[in-house]
Amino acid sequence: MAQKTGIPKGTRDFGPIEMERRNYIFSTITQVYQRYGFKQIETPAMENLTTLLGKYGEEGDKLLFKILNSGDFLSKIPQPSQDLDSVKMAPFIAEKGLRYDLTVPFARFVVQHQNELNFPFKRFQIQPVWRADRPQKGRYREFYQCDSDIIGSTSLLNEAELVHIIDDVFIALNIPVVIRINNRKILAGIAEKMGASDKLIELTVLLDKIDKIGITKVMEEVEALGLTNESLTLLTEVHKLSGLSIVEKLGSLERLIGTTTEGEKGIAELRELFDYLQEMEIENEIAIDLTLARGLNYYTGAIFEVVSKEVQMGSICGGGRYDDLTGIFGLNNMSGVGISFGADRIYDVLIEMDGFGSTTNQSTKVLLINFGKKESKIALKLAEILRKNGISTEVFPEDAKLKKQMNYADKNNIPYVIMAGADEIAKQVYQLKNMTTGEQFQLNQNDLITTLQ
RNA sequence: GUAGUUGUAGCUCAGCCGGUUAGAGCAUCGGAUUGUGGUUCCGAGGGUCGUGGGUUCGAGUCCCAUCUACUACCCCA
Repeated sequence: MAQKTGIPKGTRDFGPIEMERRNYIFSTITQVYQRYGFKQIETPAMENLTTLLGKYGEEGDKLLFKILNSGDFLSKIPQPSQDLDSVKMAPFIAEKGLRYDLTVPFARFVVQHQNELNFPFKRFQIQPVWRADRPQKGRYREFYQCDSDIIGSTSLLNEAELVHIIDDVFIALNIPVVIRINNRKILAGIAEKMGASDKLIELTVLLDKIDKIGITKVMEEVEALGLTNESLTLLTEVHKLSGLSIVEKLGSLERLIGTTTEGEKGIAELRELFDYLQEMEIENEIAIDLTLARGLNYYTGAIFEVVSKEVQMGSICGGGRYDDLTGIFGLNNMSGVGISFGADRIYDVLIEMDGFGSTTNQSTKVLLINFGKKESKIALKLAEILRKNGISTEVFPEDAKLKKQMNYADKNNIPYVIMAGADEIAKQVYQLKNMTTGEQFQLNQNDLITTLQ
């Protein structure tokens, strides 16, 4: 009985045309990274769960793919297993998981290889990550991230460089974007001003929600959190800033939270970053977005997010600074900052924009027709010579009908076909057919090579 | 985790109020054309109508469950 084919939810196969397009994205990003001196690394698809758990918040832990232990994994579950639910049982039956992003494995890598690395260390990494999320538009369970990070330097020049890289990549890909920037210290300053530093995450979510659910509902939630009326006032003040320019925003923030220790630092950092950016030629739009709370779990300073101006899609690039990610693994004072391009979403954006142009899917230049055992040996020899001359060549493997062989060349966009049957062999010539014009010439070997080159 | 939409040939989709043998285009294969593709003509193969139950004399069509894909929320690249 034939098995039904299929692949797991949220995963995809990539055919030749898709791969050509994906490789175009990967190589564009790689070229930019290399131009800035980043060095490539790879890490395993799976990590120990202890490395992964607790780094992405409660929600993140749920979205981790866990790998069942090998062997008799059930024997390790403690005997009085009455009150063990799935969550509690998980650590006993799974000790490995698929990586959720590339940043945490990178932090692990840095700690583990700290003596071999030369700091500040600039690395890039292009690999798939997995999330047990519910798939929808632009959301997959297996997708590629293209990360670059600079670790071992607190300089804001790094932030500026990453913004420039983002700009370079999207210029190269011809995708107009908005680069949104925020700073977690500003968010912390707001919370500090409210006397609710411990509720930072809730506050940022609320700030983001004002547009979505309205001020009155947010007010209720503010009360539910046990915050004062002044807090709500501050929140609405901050929300009102959304229409202002960068300079105006910074000025207003100064008045609102400039007196808080964290807020002051955050504003200073943003000012310095924009100071650097002014010296650079950034073509895409840059905006301060105070509702940006990306990855609050380990980000401590700058936060980045990039969205397409033309296509409705989630963020296609994100990142930020993390002061102490390596601290969890025992290495302190190792601040890093990084960004990550979402290759699959960029692919989807380019498809919607019709931004791939005409992908020719042309790799083979010439197909040698197979006329039978004896003739194919001559074709093999010719193929060898052509390939040595840098001409990508295929020999049709079957002694099939000409119609079929020509059809194969046509469908694969192979521009030339060479026929060498009994007649040509006797005359020591080759029949070269141009598949676009339909013209045919009898050529000797040297002329053949020069024509094809 | 919550909600809505969806599923018919390899692909894109028709299929009326439930009615007897489920169709088309594209793709594939063969022929017209024994050494000449992309056009044309002729023909063929290909289906457990997502899966499992139920209602009915009768279900691709109606009901329930389940799975998949899509969409929104949450969260995110």
